[in-house]
Amino acid sequence: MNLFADIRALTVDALAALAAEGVLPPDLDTANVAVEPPRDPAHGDMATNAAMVLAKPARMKPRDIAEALAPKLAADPRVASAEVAGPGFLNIRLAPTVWQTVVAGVLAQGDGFGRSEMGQGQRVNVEYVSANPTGPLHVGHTRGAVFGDALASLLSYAGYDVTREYYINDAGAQVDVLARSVYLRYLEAHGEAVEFPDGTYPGDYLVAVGQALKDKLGDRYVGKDESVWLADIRDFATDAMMDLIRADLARLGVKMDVFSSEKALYGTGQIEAAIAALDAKGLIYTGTLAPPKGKLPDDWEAREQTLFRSTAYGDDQDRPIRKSDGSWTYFAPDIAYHYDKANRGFDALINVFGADHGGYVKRMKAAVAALTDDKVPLDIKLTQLVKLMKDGEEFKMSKRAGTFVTLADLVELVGPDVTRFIMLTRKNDAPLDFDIDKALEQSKDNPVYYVQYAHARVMSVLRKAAEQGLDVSESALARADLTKLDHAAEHSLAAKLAEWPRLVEIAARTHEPHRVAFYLYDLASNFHALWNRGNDESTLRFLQDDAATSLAKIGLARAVSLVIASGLGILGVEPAQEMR
RNA sequence: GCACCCAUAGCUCAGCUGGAUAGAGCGCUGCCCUCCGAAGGCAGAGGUCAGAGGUUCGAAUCCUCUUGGGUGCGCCA
Repeated sequence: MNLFADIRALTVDALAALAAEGVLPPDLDTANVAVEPPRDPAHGDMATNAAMVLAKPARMKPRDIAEALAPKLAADPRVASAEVAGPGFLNIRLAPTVWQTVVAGVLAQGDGFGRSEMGQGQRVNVEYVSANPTGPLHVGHTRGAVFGDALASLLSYAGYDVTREYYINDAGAQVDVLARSVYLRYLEAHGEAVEFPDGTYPGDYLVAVGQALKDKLGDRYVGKDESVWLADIRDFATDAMMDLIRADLARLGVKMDVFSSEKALYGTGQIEAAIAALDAKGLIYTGTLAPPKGKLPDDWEAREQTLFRSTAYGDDQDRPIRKSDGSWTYFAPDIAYHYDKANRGFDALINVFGADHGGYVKRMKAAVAALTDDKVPLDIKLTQLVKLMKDGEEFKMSKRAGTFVTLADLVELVGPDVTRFIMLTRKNDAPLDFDIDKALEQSKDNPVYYVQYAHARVMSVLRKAAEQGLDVSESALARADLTKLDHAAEHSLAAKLAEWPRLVEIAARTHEPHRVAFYLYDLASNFHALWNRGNDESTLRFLQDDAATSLAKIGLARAVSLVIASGLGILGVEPAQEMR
């Protein structure tokens, strides 16, 4: 059920009728005809730009088209009036029964109201977090985790078949560094005094890993050369780090469907196969890159390398895929990994990266475009930095990691719901100042509580009604006589509910879950406004003396709570039953 | 030097496929309330959408250039 889609269909049908009558030329393309909520509510409930969009192809004046279209629309029982305005807008006012139908629709469909068939079951892979397995997740990862998870839920709600995936970079030099760091903690567990030279991880989160290694192996590796223990400890340490990361994700309620390992790609021939696929398209060659313009690195020297011709797909520069010692660069397994994702049959790929990986976007898109012949789109969403604020200044230190505030610290401080919601109150490509004081505040200044409070108020009405002996069960509300909802303020709230399905589709199409958070705030605001009016005008209160009227009004409130619960569900936030 | 992202009210930010007089919260000003329907309510002031050009019936939105900020830039992932 999508009221905007319904009225748009009505408009398109009316245009077809006008064409059949010879008023409009045949075969006009109506793809750009939009039916939208107007900026100014005084303009009515909906507006269409049909007349302006079609003026040129129809070789007619916009106002003439609008004049012809208006009576066709007004003839529909759902339309109370259709008026031409401005340069050729058609402002549509809907009949009161339409709003009652919206409320009835929400009550009947519950969480299904707003679900969309837009995705048509297409398979989408959302890769997010993908932090190196070298330590606990920090605040930057948290934003990526929340964003990716909400985006995945949103797409699922919009009818896509979504896979949530984490790519483990467990093959590079940084896991050797991890292994050496764990080895030092292992020696420490045996009572040796150790120091952490530059290029190792001194964080105390590895103490327990060193101890666990000692518990498992005793003193087998004490005093032994690195060549003896490196591979073994590397595996042990990355497993331990992934356990840590999984536990961190669990604090946020993030659960991946698939963990893919970079290391697992080696020795299987997958990397070779991916590069061979590019080679078969003539995109692999041996050559020398031009030095970067401007200031040269101190150690710059011309060097012949194996390169991927990513410039053929819009990159600024071709990219090396082999190091001079013949081994793969990090880019090669990444190509193989994305080749694998495409080969697993996904119709679309989405990667969520931190903004510091922005320079990596073009080459990755080039690789996927080349490997799939432009058939599988790859969208890369970058999440900008998060700055934690407390007492008006930046909040920096972490007990656990020594430098970065960790995900665990943040969740402990403000809880998972607040963490998630606030991370989504900003567009992904805008930097975010996360104000811890405000996040903890239980007031209307805190958007999380503001939305939660609206839900809790509805729950409170339901409880109170039940105490008064009113049956407010799902089936009772479904039978409510919604024609009792006859006040403009109630219609306006129902109109906001009607926007939900449309908003879901816009947010899903643009891959922007923050729109859900803003919508929920807006809906909550409309609900609170109606509630406040009830203070002055008792006929607008949800509980009335007359049971039938109460039931209708409670039905509206319940519909609001259902949409809030759906939206919060997408964001991964629990709707509150009561505020304390 | 190059690439990507960003620039909207005093502050923090929204702004849909290009659509009407560009919105919200905070802060500010004024009025009301202090009723357990509960962490106040209502109203108002406040804008060269960084700047210049272009496309269009129509531009905060698309294109070009300029300015300012962030990020990245051949064997780190």
